[in-house]
Amino acid sequence: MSETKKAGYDPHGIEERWVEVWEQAGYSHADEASPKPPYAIVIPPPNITGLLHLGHAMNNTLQDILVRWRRMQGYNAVWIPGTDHAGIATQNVVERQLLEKGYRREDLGRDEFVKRVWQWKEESGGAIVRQLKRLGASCDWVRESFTMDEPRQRAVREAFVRLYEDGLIYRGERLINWCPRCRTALSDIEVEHEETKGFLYHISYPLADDPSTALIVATTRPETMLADTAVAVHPEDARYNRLIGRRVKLPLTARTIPIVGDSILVDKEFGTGAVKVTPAHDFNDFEAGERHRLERIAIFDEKGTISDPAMEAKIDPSLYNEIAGKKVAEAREAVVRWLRERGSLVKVEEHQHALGKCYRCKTVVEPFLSTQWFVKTQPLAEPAIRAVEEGRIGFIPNHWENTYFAWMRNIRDWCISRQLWWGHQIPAWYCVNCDKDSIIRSAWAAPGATRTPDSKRDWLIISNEAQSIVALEKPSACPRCGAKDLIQDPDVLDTWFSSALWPFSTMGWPEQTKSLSRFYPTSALVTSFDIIFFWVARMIMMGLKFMGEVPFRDVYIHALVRDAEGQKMSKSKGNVIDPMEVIERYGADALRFTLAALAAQGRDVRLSEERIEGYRHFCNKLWNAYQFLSRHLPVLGGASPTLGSLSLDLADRWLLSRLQALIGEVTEALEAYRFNDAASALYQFLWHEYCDWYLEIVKARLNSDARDEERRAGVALLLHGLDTALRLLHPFMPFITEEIWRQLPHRGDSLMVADWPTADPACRAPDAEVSIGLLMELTRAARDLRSDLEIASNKSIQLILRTSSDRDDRSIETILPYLASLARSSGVTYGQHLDRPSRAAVAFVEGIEVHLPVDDPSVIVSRQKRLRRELEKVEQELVRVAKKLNDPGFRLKAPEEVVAKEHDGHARLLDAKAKLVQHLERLAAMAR
RNA sequence: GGGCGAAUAGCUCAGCGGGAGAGCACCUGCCUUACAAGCAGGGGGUCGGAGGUUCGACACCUCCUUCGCCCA
Repeated sequence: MSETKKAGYDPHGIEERWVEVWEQAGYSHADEASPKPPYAIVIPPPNITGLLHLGHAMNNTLQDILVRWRRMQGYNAVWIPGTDHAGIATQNVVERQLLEKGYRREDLGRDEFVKRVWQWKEESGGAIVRQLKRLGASCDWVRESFTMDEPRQRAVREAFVRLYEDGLIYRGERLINWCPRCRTALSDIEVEHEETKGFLYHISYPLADDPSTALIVATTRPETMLADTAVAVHPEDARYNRLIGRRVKLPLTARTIPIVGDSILVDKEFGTGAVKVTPAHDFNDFEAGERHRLERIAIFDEKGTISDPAMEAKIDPSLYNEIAGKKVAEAREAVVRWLRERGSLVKVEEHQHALGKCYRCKTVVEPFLSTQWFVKTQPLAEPAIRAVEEGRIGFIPNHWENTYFAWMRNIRDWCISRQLWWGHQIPAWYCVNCDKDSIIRSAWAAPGATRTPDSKRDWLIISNEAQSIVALEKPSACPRCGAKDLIQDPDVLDTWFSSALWPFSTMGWPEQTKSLSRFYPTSALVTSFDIIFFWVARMIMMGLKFMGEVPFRDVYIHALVRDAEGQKMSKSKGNVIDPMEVIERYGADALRFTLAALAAQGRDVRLSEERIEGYRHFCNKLWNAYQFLSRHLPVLGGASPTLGSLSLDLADRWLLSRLQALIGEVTEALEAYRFNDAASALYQFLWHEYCDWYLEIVKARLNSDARDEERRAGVALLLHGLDTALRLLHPFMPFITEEIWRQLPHRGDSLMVADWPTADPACRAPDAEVSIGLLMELTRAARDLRSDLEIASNKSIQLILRTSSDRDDRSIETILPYLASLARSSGVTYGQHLDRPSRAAVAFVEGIEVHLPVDDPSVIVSRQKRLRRELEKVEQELVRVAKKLNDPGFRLKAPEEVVAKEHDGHARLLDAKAKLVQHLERLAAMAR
């Protein structure tokens, strides 16, 4: 090793190398046969179309910290990795690729398209897994799963069939959320509501039998009036209730519609108090329609355009010609114009309302009437609520339980069918013979229709009346008529349906595997709050249903990562920090440590590059401490002595004592998922206690003419301290810790599988902590004087310590050599009866006067300002403490130790004050 | 409209009944042979506002203001 200056720690190459070494060694593989206690985490499977973003980096860093820590603690720790097939997202990606070549998926047909998606998955879907490895994720890669691989397909079919047989899955005609761009149904929670500026249109609906009187309805969606089938008023609204039962003429159409009284739908205060009712295009209206048995008229098709409504709606033919095939916005414009021209538009006012948008593509969703598959959620939700209520599952932080409960207690049935090609096709078949009337092939597409599997042009609609044959495999014949011509339901399942099974499907369910009996329920789930409904709640429901046991014990909810300005990172804003770039620039260790240090913040963390840079400096600091140690390792003569064989002095015992504290702090912090506390305890210890103080103390020993055994103890303790800290730090910064650890004398193959330190109470040394505490204060005082007097730090100083007790003297005796070295003093004298030097700057530490003699009296006088400020502070404190002690309530009611502490403090302050006053007087005399 | 959360040093945030803290930034002095990606020293906050509980409140309660999110 050369003595020339080094460039510092460079993670490049080192980190990549360890990724490979670890994977080849298989340290992260967990064997079911192991007798160790299990610790299991399943990864929130990232979307195969995605690349690693900082959210993933945060999520997986925290999981890796937990898994590495537990593995070192001796658990049979398994972290099961995998990816998600992400129905809509993946289909979109491949469709876009096809479009570039001028194809649509319909041109290929379903089978061919799905084949292409698989191809794409094989070629491009692995990127995120490689990125996870680069981050250092110590997953059990042998167990890697994919939500659509063969074992997971089996699990999905099994779950579907069992839920169906238990009456928890049904097919039915309902109003669902439809994304006209993705052309599929969505579940309620896949719709994001966004406050939007719009207008409230007041439209006049004349009474059918008395056109001179009209009802004014207020609506935000005037175009849907063509599909109105009633007008509702509040039954207790004196303005209108006499009209209930009569009919109005629907403008622009040939229809008349009834006036109904509905206290649920109508808010008397809102708008005009009269509401148009469009059951086929609005959720509230749909329910009102059920209550009043209203007709449902649909005027949009699957693309969200006005389609073929003329017959049903009986609208004005020339209006129909104008709007047929038009999107909602254009249709609205036309309808409003027509209304205005005919004097039916009374008023338009600005209005804020929530608009539902597709969470994948942000297109405005339309409520559509169609036949879909649903999970009946209430029976599943009840035990899932109890599991959390009874503490069998705990959320951390706890307040997320509220969010969970709020949703679960008002849960609605889950629409699980999607009109996509990429996904788990629903295991339900229809008999072409029995249900020929219900299976419609049509050139016209209604919402819910899917392209037929065998034709590229026609749409397949399987109406609500068709009898589904639900089975694990395609039945050979219709159980009713024996016909062999069966077609499978063309829909696929919501991707979240397969994710809901993830904690046990990844372990081989429905087979009764060893993995399941060993690792289920898993120990912890680490995720962010935005998928509590999508994923966490559904896993709990499915886990309880199929395994009879919760899927995990702890749910740790971490924050979302935002940019330094608090903005959500998005490509369009251009504020995305790419974690791979960060890793390239600062190293994965620095990124991981940063994320851990920020993890405890509220709902979002603001990530700035400066912070990451700061922790890269920390890596460098650690590296340099190692450089120092390695240079002096020869002192040990190639052996690593046991602690018991060394003669330890005060500082050595202090380090050991601090180490015990650190072990406790880090371990307890991790147990409580307080990643930031663990990280800052490590940072504080390594940088400040280990490097700033202990290493400097040992340096003094090495440079002096200390005995060999003192040197040996120092280096051995440096080694022991670093070894222990590296173990504790490894879960956070796996790469640099492994790199250093393997170069130090060590036992075992890898730090990854080394033992987690346990605190030894016998190593606590309160006396050493007090003494080294005094050493630190005296050192600081001396350095402060030096700095104040502008004495260059390479110039040696004299120190005179005037003590006030034998105890002081004894304390100082033990730390004297260290003080001399740390304060760069060529001579320290101490004692109770020393004369005060005639010219010196003075500081006060615990009743000890620290004198720094100087020649130039002017600099001494300049200390006055500083000391006066100190006196001021002491006096303020004194007032505060005295007030407290004079308060009878305090003396009576406060705990004894608190009162004693204040008394003690009061005495110290008085002493400090007296010394300061006395000294200021002397200074004043000197200045004269 | 209902709910959740946040407001603490210039910035980002910990703390959450008895001493206001960290990192970064800032100022001063140092290339002191592990480290200038560093060392040493220093300045800086009536803890959003108003009430209340308490011997004691940055912390607990109520209300208000501002901001963020979720649900309807």
